[in-house]
Amino acid sequence: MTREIDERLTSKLRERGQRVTSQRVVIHRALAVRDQHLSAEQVHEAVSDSLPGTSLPTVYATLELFEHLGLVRRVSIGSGPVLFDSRVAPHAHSICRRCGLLADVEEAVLPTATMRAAGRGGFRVDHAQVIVWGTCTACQNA
Amino acid sequence: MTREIDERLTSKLRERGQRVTSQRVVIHRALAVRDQHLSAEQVHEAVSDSLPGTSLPTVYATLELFEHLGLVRRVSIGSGPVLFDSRVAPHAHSICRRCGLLADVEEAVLPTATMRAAGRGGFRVDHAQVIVWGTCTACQNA
DNA sequence: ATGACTGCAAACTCTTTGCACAACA
DNA sequence: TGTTGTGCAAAGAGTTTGCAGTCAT
Repeated sequence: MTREIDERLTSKLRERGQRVTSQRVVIHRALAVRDQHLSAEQVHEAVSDSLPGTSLPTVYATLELFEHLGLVRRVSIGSGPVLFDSRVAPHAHSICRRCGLLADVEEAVLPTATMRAAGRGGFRVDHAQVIVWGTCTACQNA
Repeated sequence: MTREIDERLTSKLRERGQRVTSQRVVIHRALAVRDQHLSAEQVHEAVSDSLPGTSLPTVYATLELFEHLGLVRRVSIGSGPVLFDSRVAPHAHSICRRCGLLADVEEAVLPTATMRAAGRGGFRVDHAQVIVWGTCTACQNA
């Protein structure tokens, strides 16, 4: 249920002395339910059903906050809007150059060798992002 | 010298029946000489020394063309302008969350497991991009 | 000569900012 | 009640587009 989802957000916010507003709750639910890669605009639309009047700047501010709270990750695909991914566990993405389809790569593993190499250079790694570019199945048959 | 660099561009353009313009040559040289991660704006500045009057839209169009020719790769870091990398051989990048420093990760290897996993799903991979997020050495000491 | 390419200006998309009002704690 | 958070409007950054003129072939 949404009860557990709300709990998670509420406790994270309280920990940091930040307020639990209806906008934050609704945006968090929208992300959790969809479990997809959404642009700020798409989050805004999704949220407007349950809480009309929510503004786009608030969506942006909230998504940035959620990123700091570790609830979403930013995925930048180099053109068009940044996408927000509520699946925060490490996983890779594939992007089709033809149609732009972004998909999760299942059973993908972390680039540990690269992370170690960066660490050896004195860099403290907190996240690794892998994007695989190419052509999706549908576009190969077209 | 720049002779070989120009050769490479010229042949690639001729192959595809595209014209060899002074703008394209100069932009290609600027990228090759610097061998860094440059924004379109930075390329524009660099080029303005040797070929004043070159326009920003032309820089954008040329960088896009070069991407198709396999001469540069786009690196999107999620905020600020897209960067163009003339080092096209596979390598990973590290980005500092604090200062934004983007650096090459030397001795990095390809995420072959991920590429295979994507391939198993029917996706035809042509490039894998690895970005490691964290804190650079300088920012750790600050 | 002719069509690809360029420069200019303007438009466009995405995101952030400033400020007055609202509402959580 | 005191801030933190929100909505609105506007500005800002980065990139793309339309079109007239230029230049490589």
